[in-house]
Amino acid sequence: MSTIDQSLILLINLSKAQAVVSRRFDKLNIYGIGFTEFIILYLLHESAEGKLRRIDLAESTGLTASGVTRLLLPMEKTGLVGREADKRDARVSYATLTDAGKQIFSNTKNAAENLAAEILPPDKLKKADQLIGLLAGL
Amino acid sequence: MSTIDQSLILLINLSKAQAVVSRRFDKLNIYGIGFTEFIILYLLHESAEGKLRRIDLAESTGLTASGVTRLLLPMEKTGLVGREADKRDARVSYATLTDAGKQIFSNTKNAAENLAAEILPPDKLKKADQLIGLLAGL
DNA sequence: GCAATATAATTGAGTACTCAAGTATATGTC
DNA sequence: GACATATACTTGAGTACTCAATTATATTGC
Repeated sequence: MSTIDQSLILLINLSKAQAVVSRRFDKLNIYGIGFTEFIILYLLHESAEGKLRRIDLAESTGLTASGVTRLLLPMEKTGLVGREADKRDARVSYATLTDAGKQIFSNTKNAAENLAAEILPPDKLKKADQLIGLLAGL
Repeated sequence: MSTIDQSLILLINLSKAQAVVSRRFDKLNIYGIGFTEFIILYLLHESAEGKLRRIDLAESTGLTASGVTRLLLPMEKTGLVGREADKRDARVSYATLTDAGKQIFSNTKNAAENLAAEILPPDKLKKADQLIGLLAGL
């Protein structure tokens, strides 16, 4: 018998789940990137022009602007991500997906999907579309 | 149209959601504790004898043993948590919930529940018992 | 045009954790 | 009992982030 609300229990479980998932995804390191880097590559890959403003990456990942800056620096150094100014807004700096970045994303994608399927077997997702919607809405 | 599996998308969303939640729960700081500390107090409060082995706390929170040690140290210093040896196993050190800890948990609980309800309105949880199960199983 | 306010990105410093190594103890097998 | 292996916890060092402050630029309202 629990003494706190379901919402809170769910968020507590969420916190623990994320820690577990994060550790499991450390395996991506063999491809030279971590989970967060993989997410960045995915987001850039999915974007309309293979580029996104840093502030958009921050929003999509839940990181702060500062966190994105720090995450992108080594990725720029290793050539996975480029940088592009915006013609109309001097404040903006785009992160762009390089060919090397596409390659790494490609190489890594299957491993990431396999990991995800281990953690969340697809049959368990039948009724979890709500979960996706719920989490995506946060 | 996404180019990766649903499982992976869900885990990416999970990661972002946790970051957002974590930041929202920073508000608990006015009670002198953070979200993780709150979780510890909750787990101890729910335990049969108001005490848990550190390794159990690590398992339940998703932290490492080392993380638990570091988290509990300031909590012991402020008196929220005590420490107790095990009569039969000299390796074990229990974390115990002190009266001060109970008080803080009590004081904080409503705030935490309100925050959780803001983030996850209870009506959105109708079919979410599965979600809880899914996350708890990780 | 100007000032107030908002936005985007970066940097310095701090925080909350993990990993790896180490110590002490328990367990299982011979 | 001896030894190999496993378990629980702690500590040193490193990692991945956040917050706060700053700079530059854009937007809004007068």
